[in-house]
This record gives sequence, structure tokens and C-alpha cells, in this order.
Amino acid sequence: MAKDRSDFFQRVYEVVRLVPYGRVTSYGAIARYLGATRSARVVGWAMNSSHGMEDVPAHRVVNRVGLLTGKHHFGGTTLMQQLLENEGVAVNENKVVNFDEHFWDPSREL
DNA sequence: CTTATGACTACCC
DNA sequence: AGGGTAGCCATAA
Repeated sequence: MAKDRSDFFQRVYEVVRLVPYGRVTSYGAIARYLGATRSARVVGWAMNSSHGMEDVPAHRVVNRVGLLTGKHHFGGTTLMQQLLENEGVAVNENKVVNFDEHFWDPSREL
């Protein structure tokens, strides 16, 4: 049951879990941290599986421009936005305001 | 078993 | 500078 999906997914989940409160990161940042810049899609796909993982704050993961691309997967509502705003992250038009300020890069912060 | 797609990003022309 | 294609890995059919 441990390595069911793959180590890649496990690493992605771990990094996302390490995202501090009130901070957001991007798929590419995680992928790059794992050493696979082009694997950003896999990171997003990992998030798709993260739906059953409450420990994985996927709402803190957005695309490189701070756009809540995965918001549709949160129930098709503003749930993702509400979660971010609840943590102090301002969101406007499905985009993270001051994304550069809230951006948390694992390979940079870690 | 093979094909296609998917919450992305970067490079090439 | 802008648009299009390729790359990555896994899951689903």
C-alpha cells in the first residue's frame, strides 16, 4: 500500500504538505524541485489523485501565473478561492493577488 | 496491451 | 514577440 502510485506522486504530496500556511506554490516549482521541469503535468495529475488526500492542500497549488487552474476540481465552486482567502491569500478572478509575494518555491525556500 | 488524455511548462520557429 | 509543439509520468478505457 505504500508505494502504490509512484515515488513521484509521493514526493509531490510531501512537498505540497510542506507548503506553509498562507503560501502558494506552482506545479512547475514542485516539478523543478523534483528535478523534472517538464513533469509539471505529472504534478497536476498527482493533485488529481490528491482529492482523497486531505493532508495535501491542493488549493495552495496553482499554475505558474497564480491562476487557480484546479478550481474546477474543487467542486466547480469558489471553494478553492475561499480556502486561500481563509488563509490570508487574496484571490481575484481566480488568480492569486500578489502571487509573487505568496509564492513559495520548495527549491528556493528549502 | 495500446492509445489517449490530463489541475503544466519551456523551448523552438 | 507570438504561436505552436514537444516533454514528462501516470491513470483510465
